[in-house]
Amino acid sequence: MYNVYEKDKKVIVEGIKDFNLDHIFDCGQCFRWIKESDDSYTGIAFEKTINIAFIPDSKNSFQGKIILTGSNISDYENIWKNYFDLERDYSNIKKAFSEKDSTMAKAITYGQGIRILQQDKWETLISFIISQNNNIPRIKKCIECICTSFGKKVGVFQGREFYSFPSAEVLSKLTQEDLAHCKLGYRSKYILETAKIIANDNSITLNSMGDASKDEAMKFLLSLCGVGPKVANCIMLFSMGKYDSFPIDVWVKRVMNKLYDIKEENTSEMLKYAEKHFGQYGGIAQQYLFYYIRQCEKM
DNA sequence: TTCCAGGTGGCAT
DNA sequence: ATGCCACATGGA
Repeated sequence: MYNVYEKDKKVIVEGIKDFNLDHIFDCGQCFRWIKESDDSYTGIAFEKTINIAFIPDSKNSFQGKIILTGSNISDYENIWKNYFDLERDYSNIKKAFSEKDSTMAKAITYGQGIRILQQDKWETLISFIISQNNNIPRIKKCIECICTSFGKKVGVFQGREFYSFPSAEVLSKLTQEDLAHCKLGYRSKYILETAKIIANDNSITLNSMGDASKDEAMKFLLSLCGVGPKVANCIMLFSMGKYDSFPIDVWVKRVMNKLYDIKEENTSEMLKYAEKHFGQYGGIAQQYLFYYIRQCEKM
């Protein structure tokens, strides 16, 4: 499918389509990637630090090649190929949405290069517990504080140190005082309680949820402290490959009211709409909508 | 000063 | 099952 090769500690992947780093990293699904002055991004996932650059073709700015600096073929195959969801054909998904729904077609033009990342389940769980009633810049600060305080130093890139997200075992042994300087507010209690549950069975149940049905995963996630329907859907979408998950937050309420004239408080109607019109890829549709409304706010 | 942010837990109906 | 409200924190 792709032409992949390794050269000077870089992995180059040619033949990429439907890809844009700003769309991917700025659509609210992840919190730890940093944009460099050359428009590449540096980040850490699954305890590996890399820099990723995208070189578009001259014809189409969403097609081109990826350059992974600080990586190798084996990590590409085991981690990054899935992390960036490179095996999925987003052209077909976008085409199907656009043909059925001219409103969605417009939203898609803003976020054409979005890809749903497959992130670490545990990190995603805690990250989205932190996200509740919070804003994205502050969520990023909270997560970074947890990593630098309790994670392992994994790598250095251009003088910046990168720390891993600490395991459930590590967090489960902390107290609220240990976490106080991360300014998690009332969420620190939720995090410690959830960490104890997850660490208690060595993350076995959480990790098995990737293969479980959406209903089963939802039921387990809702049993955790600090996880409600919105957070559970984010975890299923951004770390478990359950693409029909449809997280509804204040922004999605806003955009669905604006574009589809559904009352902001009527989330059940929004879910119904998503299921009917976007089906198995509802979560991807949701990301186009989320990115679209937030871009509109900025303009 | 008040309002808001990728909401949820707890409690009262 | 549904409706309220408190909850920490910092930026606008």
